[in-house]
Amino acid sequence: MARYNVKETESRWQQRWSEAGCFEVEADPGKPKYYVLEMFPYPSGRIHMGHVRNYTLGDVVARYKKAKGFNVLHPMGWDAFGLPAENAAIERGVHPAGWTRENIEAMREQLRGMGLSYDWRREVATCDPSYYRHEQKMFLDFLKAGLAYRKESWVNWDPVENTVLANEQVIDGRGWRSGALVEKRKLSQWFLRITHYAQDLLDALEGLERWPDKVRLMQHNWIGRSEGARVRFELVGRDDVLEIFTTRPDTLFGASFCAVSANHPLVAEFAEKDPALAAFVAECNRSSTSEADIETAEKKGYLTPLRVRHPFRDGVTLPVYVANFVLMEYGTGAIFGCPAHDQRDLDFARKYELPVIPVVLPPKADPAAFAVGDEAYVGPGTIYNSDFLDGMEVEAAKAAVAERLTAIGRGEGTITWRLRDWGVSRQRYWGCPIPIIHCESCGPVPVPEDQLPVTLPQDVDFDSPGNPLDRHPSWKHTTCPSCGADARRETDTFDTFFESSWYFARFADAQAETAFGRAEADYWLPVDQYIGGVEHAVLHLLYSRFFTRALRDCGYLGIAEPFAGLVTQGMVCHETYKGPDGKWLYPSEVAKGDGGATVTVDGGKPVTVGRVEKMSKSKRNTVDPANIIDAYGADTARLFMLSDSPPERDLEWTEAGVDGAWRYLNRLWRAITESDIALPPPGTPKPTELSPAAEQAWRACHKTILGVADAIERFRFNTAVAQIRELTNLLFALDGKGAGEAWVLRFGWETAVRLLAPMMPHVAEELWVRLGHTTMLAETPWPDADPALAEDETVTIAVQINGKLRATIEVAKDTGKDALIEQALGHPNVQKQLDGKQPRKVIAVPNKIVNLVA
RNA sequence: GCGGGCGUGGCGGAAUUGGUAGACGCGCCGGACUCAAAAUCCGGUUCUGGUGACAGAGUGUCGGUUCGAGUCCGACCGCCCGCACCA
Repeated sequence: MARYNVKETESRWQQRWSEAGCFEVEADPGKPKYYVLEMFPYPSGRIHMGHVRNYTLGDVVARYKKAKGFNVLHPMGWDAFGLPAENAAIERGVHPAGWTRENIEAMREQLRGMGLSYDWRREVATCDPSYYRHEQKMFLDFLKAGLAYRKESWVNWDPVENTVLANEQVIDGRGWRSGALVEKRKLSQWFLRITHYAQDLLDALEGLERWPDKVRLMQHNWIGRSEGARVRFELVGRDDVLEIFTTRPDTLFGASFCAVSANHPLVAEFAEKDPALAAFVAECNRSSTSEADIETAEKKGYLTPLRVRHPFRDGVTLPVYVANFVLMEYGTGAIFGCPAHDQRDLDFARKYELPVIPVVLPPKADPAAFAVGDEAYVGPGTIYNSDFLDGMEVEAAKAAVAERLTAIGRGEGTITWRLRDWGVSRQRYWGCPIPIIHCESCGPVPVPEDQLPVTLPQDVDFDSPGNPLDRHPSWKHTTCPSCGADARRETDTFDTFFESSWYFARFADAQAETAFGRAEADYWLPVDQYIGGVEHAVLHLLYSRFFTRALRDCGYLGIAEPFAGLVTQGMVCHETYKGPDGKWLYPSEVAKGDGGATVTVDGGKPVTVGRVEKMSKSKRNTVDPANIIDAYGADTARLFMLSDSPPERDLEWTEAGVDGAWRYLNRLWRAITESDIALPPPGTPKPTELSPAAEQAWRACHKTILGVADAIERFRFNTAVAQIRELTNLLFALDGKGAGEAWVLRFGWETAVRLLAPMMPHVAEELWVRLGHTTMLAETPWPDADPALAEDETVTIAVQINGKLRATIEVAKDTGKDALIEQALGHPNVQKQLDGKQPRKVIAVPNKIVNLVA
């Protein structure tokens, strides 16, 4: 019998599925639907192991749900706008459009080689005007609905490249390519009013029951609702006020300073007259816009000549600092500092020698002795040193302050969100043009809908600094749709999160002339199971949730939540290797030498084996899926991806593990195709007599069918594989001689092959045919199981003495407490351990345990 | 810095969610087949002691709750992810 021919078999079945249109689906209100979606990839040129893992997980679910009778939508597309295409243009002189198109072609072929059950007719590429035209319309609708607006905000500016830099392109305060010191610059940009839905986005998290708790918690914290108060401090010697936001109005009597952001309007005024202040502001503006950098940077302040009056204490004034840790984007861009009860304020106060006045007394502390040292007290307690608040608990004091502030017109209680509106403007070429025209007299005017889409010009160059759209000789010149005067197109493009915020809806009706048909969207949405990396836990998922609400309110959709179920997969990792010269080596460049040591393939030089880390080009610890699929086939790669780790955890790719998967596939192949045991024809009724081994295997089949289904439903694919291996281990051991064994072998192999079909679809189809079937497994329902047969008749009960295992007893299922205790006490080892003594207490739990307390 | 997660044999992991820790696999050891090797097949494999039945220890560390803790609570240590212009 011929060996299993991977390449021929896999491509043949891929072709058959495609020709039969197995995975092409239409909305059918008469059938229950299931929408499986994996996060679509950026077309970087080649698929990587992260993709293989993600798409294998999705494919198992899609094929399984189809076998379970669902009308399964499983689409794939390309998140095709983004920076790497522009970088390729700059570094290699290729056009982003051509580069992207070629990458898509190459990656589509790779995905096809994995045998994924996509409805390819629904493929979309977001850089295609037939896709992005719809989001231009959406943006205009958002504008009408008041969900989009324009305001100034700060960006990282590279003065040499004349371009805005992403945080990741700023390395140690310098542009990654130019090396120039990066500055902050204020630009007028478009924003989407995600904060309009802040409360709803927060509240609705509770209803997302099939989302991981950790993702819901991360979103909860990201939205960051905080109740507090605005306080308007009168500025000494001026008519205006300084408005601050605080979450701790109860500590107002402990205030010893105010601090404002370097970009606060008040600061500009003083910086003009004070070169040192101007220098400090400039320094702040040179630092990163990233929150992580701001928070970890040394806290610095600059004392202004301004002072503010304390709202409750006549004659008391506080100094005003400019501080590098106060964000203009949060609250009012100004704070008051209470060093005794906030660590950052305390550090600041110690540095600038400001008073530290405790106003919250910890429970049971002595007011005369309590003092704050290097650690601020942030716990609960009773207010003191605080006039009318004295004796109140923290929460009551917060309310009392808000009330008093309102009464004297100096502030009020308020809610602030950490969540900021979503800035969608990007000063880049390779993105969706923002459909706006700027007119000197009319201001920003929407492009009329009949002139959509606004398409990107093809003839651009990346040779000189700045945004190619802005530099283009003619593209931006147009006339005002409103007054007809000469006008200028918006040259910014959308953030690429814009495209990914609604693609799941486009897939419901990918060929539609509109964004998508309402009936199609109503049928398919929401996505029943969404699968992708944890790195998207906050931004992409939150933006999509926002977008769905905004689309609902603009009449596109009837739902608020796009993803009913979510699984976030872990990363694919690999060992790292360094050669004698200290340079990183690819796994393909090293091998196990004679003594078991790791050496270079080329020359046998010693290799240092490093830690297991996320696969990355920089550490060269990547394995190209193309090589694996070429050598072992897609089924083996898929099986290994599923069997070694649960999806949400990191997966370590090992050559040995892949070999193991490969050996299993071949073992199964040989057992079915090369066996001497003649199996009865398909459909032969079960014989009445079964040998004990046959009976056991038969029952195991039923148990495994239920167990594997349960494991797949719960995303425990590794245990699903383990259960199938247990079953096949039983089958490998049958010699076919006992009564009914040949029949059980047929039943067992058919069961195993059907259970494996979602995971290793090609070899499963091929074995199904070898077992004498003419149907396709892709169209075959999930096997039926008899729950009664899956139940064991006896259970093993652990017998403990003082919590230590001393014996096990085998009893009939559901044996009562008294019988359990009697049997346990009768066990020789138990008697030996008890040594004639009576247990003081006996705990017996049927089907589980007996614990004797001696 | 803030937020989130993870930690179990030599390794990846399993454990019906408070009830026999180590399923399944990898690796290793022993055996069969072979002139030999590879492949394959069979057996063993948490650690310590014991020929053995068994006994002791054991789920990052320390403490707690419980008849019983990998699982619950508190403190700590280590590693990983996110932090708004990477996608």
